[in-house]
Amino acid sequence: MPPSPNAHGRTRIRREEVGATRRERKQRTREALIDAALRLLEQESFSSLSLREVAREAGIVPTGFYRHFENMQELGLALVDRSFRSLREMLRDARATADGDQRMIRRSIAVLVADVHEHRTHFRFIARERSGGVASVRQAIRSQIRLLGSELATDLARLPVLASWSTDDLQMLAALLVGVGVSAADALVDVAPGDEETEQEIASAAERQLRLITLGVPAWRSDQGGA
Amino acid sequence: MPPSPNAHGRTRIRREEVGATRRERKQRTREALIDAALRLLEQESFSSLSLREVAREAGIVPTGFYRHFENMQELGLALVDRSFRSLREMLRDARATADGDQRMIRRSIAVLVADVHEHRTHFRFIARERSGGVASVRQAIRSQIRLLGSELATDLARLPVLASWSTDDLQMLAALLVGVGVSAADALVDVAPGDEETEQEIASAAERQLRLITLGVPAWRSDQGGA
DNA sequence: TGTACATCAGTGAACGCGCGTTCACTGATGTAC
DNA sequence: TGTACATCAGTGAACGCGCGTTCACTGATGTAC
Repeated sequence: MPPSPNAHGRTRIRREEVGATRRERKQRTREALIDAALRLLEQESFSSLSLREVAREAGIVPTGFYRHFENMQELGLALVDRSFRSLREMLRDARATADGDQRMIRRSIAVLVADVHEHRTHFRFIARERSGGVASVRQAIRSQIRLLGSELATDLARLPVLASWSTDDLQMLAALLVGVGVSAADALVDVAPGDEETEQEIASAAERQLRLITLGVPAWRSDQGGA
Repeated sequence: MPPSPNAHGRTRIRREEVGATRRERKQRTREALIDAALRLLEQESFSSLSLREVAREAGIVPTGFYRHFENMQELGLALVDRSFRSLREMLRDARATADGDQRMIRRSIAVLVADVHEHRTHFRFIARERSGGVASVRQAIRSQIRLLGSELATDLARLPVLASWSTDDLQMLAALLVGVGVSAADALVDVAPGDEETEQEIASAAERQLRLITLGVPAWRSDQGGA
């Protein structure tokens, strides 16, 4: 009889886990739960996702869930973390290594499109739950998006053409640009996988929108108002 | 003994309903279900809302629900209809009676802010479910928003400054403008009731964003690309 | 190195609960005459 | 107008189901000596 599986299937050890430390195994199960949740979230929303579903999809028993998260809400916050981790860095890099407005725009959109492509489940989750029904998850996502806006505003402040802009106006501009990105990601998430034509159209529309906005920048006067 | 309530409380008739026709009463119960759902949707998302909750909140027994909707999804589509009904008309009117870009912008934002104020529950529902977990509801909302964009594009086509724009570019512009409105509504829905300062800030930021975009319009060249 | 004990990730039975849906019903309203 | 019957909005009991959570447990891994 092989060493690990016992007669009642208790405390089973998956084949690939033999030899790993207890700590490593726990970490992998935690990631299995996160991945299971992301997979299930392609079909339903977080607030209708059950602890038992996630455990089942991850291959553990419902009560095992509690070894990793206190409740579903805590898992939700872990999903937000995981989903934003790579994007923020990539976007900052894209802006840092580009010079000139146009380059920055093209690079940022390219990074976004590529990241949606590679981490579609992350973006679907963010898109769905950004306005979703679980308050703490919604707030965590919005706080991350606000952070994207602040980082962008900081970088924008260094561009000569924006040197004279007030902080308030810079944040308004950053929010507008981030909004275009969010809308584009929203749309991309629903494109049928493999439909590269539609994907290209969305990317192109977003690029043109950003370009149109940059055309307005030189003409901007903060105090120019009404009629 | 009064005529309507019987010993077992069966087929009760609410006091205000005495004298109404059967058809009128049914219509009112249907509206009670819709209003009950909108009330409950301030606290949770549609996909986690149960038929029994809605019936309870509307003051009928769960099985009574089926006299009005086949299932929750059908109620969801009724909610989308109800929520968009007034806004589309008001926005079209606002644009028709305004002349000049700036007026149109101020009017449209004013209409949006006022409508969010008056029909907060509608907008909360739309904001939450636009990317929510119930596919048919999500699609219905997006189709309504796309319709807003098309109507706007049609009106924009009449402006002299946009006379030479391609259909594609007009739709890109309309989508951008609608996107700003959607973002603003998203933000407004979460403002604490009575916090008029924050509300004003959001309205002002949206106005400035729209103004910045219009500043880019005269400089736009469809074919102007890359670096 | 070997041994004895502690730790703890994962198990499985059990619980009470709210769910969607079925069914046969009631009695006020509507309609045909 | 009155009468006899049809309609149907709303009732309430009952069903099987998946849920979150509790509990005592097992046995592989970790650790102290």
